[in-house]
Amino acid sequence: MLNLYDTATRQVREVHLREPGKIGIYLCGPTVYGPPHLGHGRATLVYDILRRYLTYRGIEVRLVSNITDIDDKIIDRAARENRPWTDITHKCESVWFEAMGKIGVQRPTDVPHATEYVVQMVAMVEKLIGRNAAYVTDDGVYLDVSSVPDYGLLAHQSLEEMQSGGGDREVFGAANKRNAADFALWKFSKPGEPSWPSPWGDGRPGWHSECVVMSLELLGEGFDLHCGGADLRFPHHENERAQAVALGKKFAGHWMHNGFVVDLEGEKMSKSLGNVLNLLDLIEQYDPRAYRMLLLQTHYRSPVRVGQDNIDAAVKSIAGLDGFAVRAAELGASASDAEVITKFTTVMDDDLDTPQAIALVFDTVRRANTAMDKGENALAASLASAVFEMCTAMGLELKTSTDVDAEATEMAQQLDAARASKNFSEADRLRGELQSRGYVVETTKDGTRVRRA
RNA sequence: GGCGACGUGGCCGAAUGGCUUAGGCAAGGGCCUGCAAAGCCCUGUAUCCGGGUUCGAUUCCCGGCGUCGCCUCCA
Repeated sequence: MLNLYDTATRQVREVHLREPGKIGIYLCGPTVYGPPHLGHGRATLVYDILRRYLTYRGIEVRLVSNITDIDDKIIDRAARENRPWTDITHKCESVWFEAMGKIGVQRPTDVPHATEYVVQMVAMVEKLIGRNAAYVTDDGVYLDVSSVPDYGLLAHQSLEEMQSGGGDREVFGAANKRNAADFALWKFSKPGEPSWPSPWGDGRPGWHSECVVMSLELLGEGFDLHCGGADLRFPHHENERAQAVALGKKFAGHWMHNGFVVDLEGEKMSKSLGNVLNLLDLIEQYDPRAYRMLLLQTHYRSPVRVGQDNIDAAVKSIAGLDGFAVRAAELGASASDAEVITKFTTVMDDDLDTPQAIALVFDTVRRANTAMDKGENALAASLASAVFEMCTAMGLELKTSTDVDAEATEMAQQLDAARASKNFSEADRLRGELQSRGYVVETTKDGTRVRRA
């Protein structure tokens, strides 16, 4: 079964399923106030690969991924642009799912919105106050982190260590809080801001609360796996967990975090540094599969640099696979080579080792090509079938269709005829014409194969 | 100041106490081809520096240098 690195225990260990054959996964989704960037793309692609692989392995996956549609940044932008805040959230959400569709990320099983769970969040905050884990100040309600004994489990630092550090950082809202690490569960609204009623005053929920309420409600206590980018480890995930612990509830059984996207200088792409690259631009300029390929070639926990050179290499490697797919499609159906598939599941089960898996794909492609060259079609077919199976399991779709119009097909036939009659100047002319129309022309002894570049 | 990660061949990027030390992209040579393309075969200068443990370290330990992350909104 699947083994994954668990941030809480700092070791690769088996993902324990509450119910055999079923997994409940919670993935922290976007705050919808701007376009999706490369970091969002990485996270969604990594978990899309995980989801597809688990499904491939016969596990029923319920993937819950939220949309944070109420937040200070949304309110700020609405004020700045003088338009309704819901206008921004609706627009951004549709852009989000459109982009995800383009990079082949399947829609989550459930997409809960923070604004749909305000009543439940208020109820949770009431319970937390009742359990003496939260307190009201003049600007909101805060969780008292000192009431959570193992606070710092994900940060891997004790409360004291965290407080001793920080240098000259300014602690947000320090005047109102009992501990520097206390965080807002409920924020009182200022006039004109969106608000919901609560026993303590009108306001809006704090960011860390929605995921607790939604994950526990949709997936239940002690759900199997909680995912997100490494930047959410602390404070977001730590604080989600703190609330659940303070409520006396069992939270996620396993914590998975993906590494950062870094810029050309190796620095993390971050909104505050302003070095984020838009995911939409990448999709527009390159084969959308290129980003998935780049991520498959990098381990999910390692930082990944997205640059022109990287993406170009990925695009070319995909082109090679597409060429193989067209060639292999002529072989017909076959059962997949069992040895290859066993190797594949072994490396994937080991902390989702996609670099090994994709290397296996390329190795298998080479073996299949060799078999085809030798005319060993049965072997070639079973290897090719394994290639398709592995690619599908990782969400990498190969183009088996050649996308050739009737005219080009006819020109290919004329090309073959010209070659047969040794009219090579005419053959070269036809090939040049096809190439100038954007086709890849492969002349084989069995006839000319034409496909879209 | 506290905690942590990393430093691999032209580039990207895995893995590993020795055994043939991935894979992709790029480069050179060859086979195939009418010529190409595609495919296949072969090749090249790799494990930041200095100590230590060991029969043996790129891999483990210590020190150094360098890069990065978290401790604050962020996938």
